[in-house]
Amino acid sequence: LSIVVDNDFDGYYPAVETGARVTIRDVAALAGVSVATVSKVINARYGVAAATVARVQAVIDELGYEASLVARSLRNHRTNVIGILVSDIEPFSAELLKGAAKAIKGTGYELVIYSAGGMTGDHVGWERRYLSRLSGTLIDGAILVTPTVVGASFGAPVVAVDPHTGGDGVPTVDSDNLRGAQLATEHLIGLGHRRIGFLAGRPDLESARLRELGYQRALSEAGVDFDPDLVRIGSYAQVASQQAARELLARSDRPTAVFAANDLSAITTIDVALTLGLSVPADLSVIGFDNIPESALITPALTTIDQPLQLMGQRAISMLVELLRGGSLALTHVTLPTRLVVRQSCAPLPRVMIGA
Amino acid sequence: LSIVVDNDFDGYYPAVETGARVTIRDVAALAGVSVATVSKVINARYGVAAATVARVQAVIDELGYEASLVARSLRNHRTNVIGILVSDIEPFSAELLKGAAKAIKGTGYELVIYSAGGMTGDHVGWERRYLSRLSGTLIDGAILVTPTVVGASFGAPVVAVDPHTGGDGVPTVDSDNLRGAQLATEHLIGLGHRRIGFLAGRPDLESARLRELGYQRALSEAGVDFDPDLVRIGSYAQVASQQAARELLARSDRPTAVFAANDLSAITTIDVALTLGLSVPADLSVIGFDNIPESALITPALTTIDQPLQLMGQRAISMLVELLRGGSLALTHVTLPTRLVVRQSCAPLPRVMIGA
DNA sequence: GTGAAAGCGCTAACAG
DNA sequence: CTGTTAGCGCTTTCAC
Repeated sequence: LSIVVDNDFDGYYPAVETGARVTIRDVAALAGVSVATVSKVINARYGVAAATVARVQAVIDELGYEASLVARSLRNHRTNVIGILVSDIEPFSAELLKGAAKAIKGTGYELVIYSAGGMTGDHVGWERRYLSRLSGTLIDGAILVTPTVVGASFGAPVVAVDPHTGGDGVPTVDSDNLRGAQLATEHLIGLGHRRIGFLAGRPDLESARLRELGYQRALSEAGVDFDPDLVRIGSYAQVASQQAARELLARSDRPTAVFAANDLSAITTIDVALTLGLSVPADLSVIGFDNIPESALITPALTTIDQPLQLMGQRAISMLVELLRGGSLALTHVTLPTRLVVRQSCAPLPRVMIGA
Repeated sequence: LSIVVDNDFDGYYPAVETGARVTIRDVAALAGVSVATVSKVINARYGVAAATVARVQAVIDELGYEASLVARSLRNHRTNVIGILVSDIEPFSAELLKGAAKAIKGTGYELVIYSAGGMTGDHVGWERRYLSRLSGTLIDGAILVTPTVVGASFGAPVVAVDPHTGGDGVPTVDSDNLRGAQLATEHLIGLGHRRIGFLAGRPDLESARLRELGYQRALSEAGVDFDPDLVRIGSYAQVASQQAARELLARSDRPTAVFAANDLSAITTIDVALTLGLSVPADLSVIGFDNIPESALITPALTTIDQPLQLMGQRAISMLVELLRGGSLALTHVTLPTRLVVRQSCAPLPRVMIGA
């Protein structure tokens, strides 16, 4: 069985062919020593003869042996790996991951991302279950992305990003959702819009609550009456948003603008508008929230509120690393600023319609 | 740099966790049964009295117990988790991950992504080492993203995405790099360009080799002489590309267009061009390869070759799942089509310069 | 129906 | 210097 290997290798990879994993015992047997000795060699412990080290190392190289992370972490309590638990990998979490990966370099930690595969809808508290399965073994600490339940004690250092609740006692990273939502709504108001629909997020998320609050506050500060009929729940998700957007746009007195609580639902809203024969932004202005890369890819490019997602991932990592090093956090709740990103999906309300 | 902070915390965060992991023994003790019985309850084995099941289950719920994935996978050989091994999480791999996450739904498998944290530059064959550490335990099979060494036998089912070599014997997913590179080069030629620079990828990657070949082939088919002086190695990376782009653009007889082997180096090229006072696309046309979301975000938006990254991730998952189910693959090498995406970074060569 | 015991791959005492 | 032993958390015979 031939294996193509890079340059400086001129031998064969033997023994692995059957598919059996090479274990420390295989190495020990072939080197004619005990497993303990092999372990010492692997971990560079003192008290092994140079000749023995060389012989064992030769066998290790020959077999391409690498200690099982799992077995090792069952024994040791420390693994030097940080876990990031996400319910799914979509644009939002993917951006966080990019930032986290950037921040982890040079820390000596490695990254394991565990995705529940989107199968979290039915079970609240998925992050607790997954953390239970991993912590203590495999990971030294974890970052929880949009966890629904943030308990105080998880048995391992934990940092939450954009959690459900305010995050009682758990170090948290989020962005200024309230201000961002105000910015979005003010932008629409500034363009002359008065009938502004709101596609709300998942009611159980703190971020969703704050975005709705920001919407209402901006309305009231501008002296615009809040009309509960203009609010629908999109749950940050595509399917729910589709239905909600349809309800909002099908009515005769439809809003002239919609603030969608995240980019995904904003994009869906634009889709629905087009389906209904409405032109965006001529007939309907749409603004989102998140500024995921995809928001710039659609036509018209989405005007939205930027959340510094990569930075949030970076900050979460540095907080967790600090915790793992036994330090204490100067700040247990970091809120990063949001800002308006103007693109093409919002237009001024035509004068003839103002006050109509 | 204004960071909004909400510091309502006035104590220390405990560095050492008090809440130790709850193990199967804690459950057993509290329920007054043996660990074996608890195990049977967890795994829904027959031979446990209904009353006992209820009592144990109550304790499990109360304690929030969840079996350690690590301990379990050390015992069982099957874990129902698929691993994706990436050297780093950047736009390219992030897109693949999105596709993989999409495809994994409904398969019953969960996803673990292992990132080497970019610390792979020094060690060739990182994927072999990481696979060794994980396979057999923790994961049932793996997807290797741009592995440098693709051995025939890894001890676990493996699918490679965009590997170094053609991938001897290992099921592989990639895209049509040759055709894509031809499309890119032909596009520039069609715009009137003749002096077309090429910022090559990592020389050890098959994809890079094919893209260079496509570039040369398109040139030759159009009757344009190939000038080795117009080729620099960007290694798909930012730092290397910066240097290479500078060399290419600083010369007096600089190319009027550059085909960069991936979007990252194309974006870097545009940066360098701007630094040198060149306007893109007026003074220099730039085309990339990959179509990562970021390519549409820059100004000018990047004209590029689309690689269906998410789809590649999906296909890799479905191939691996098929393998894990004991099936055999209809195709062991899937090549997905590439296509030209025209945006703003390429312009026709001004007539006055043609033939200059 | 239930529990004692062995062992997955590994490391850390402790003997020899 | 090296090997023997115990045990991390869990599952699985196999007695009772």
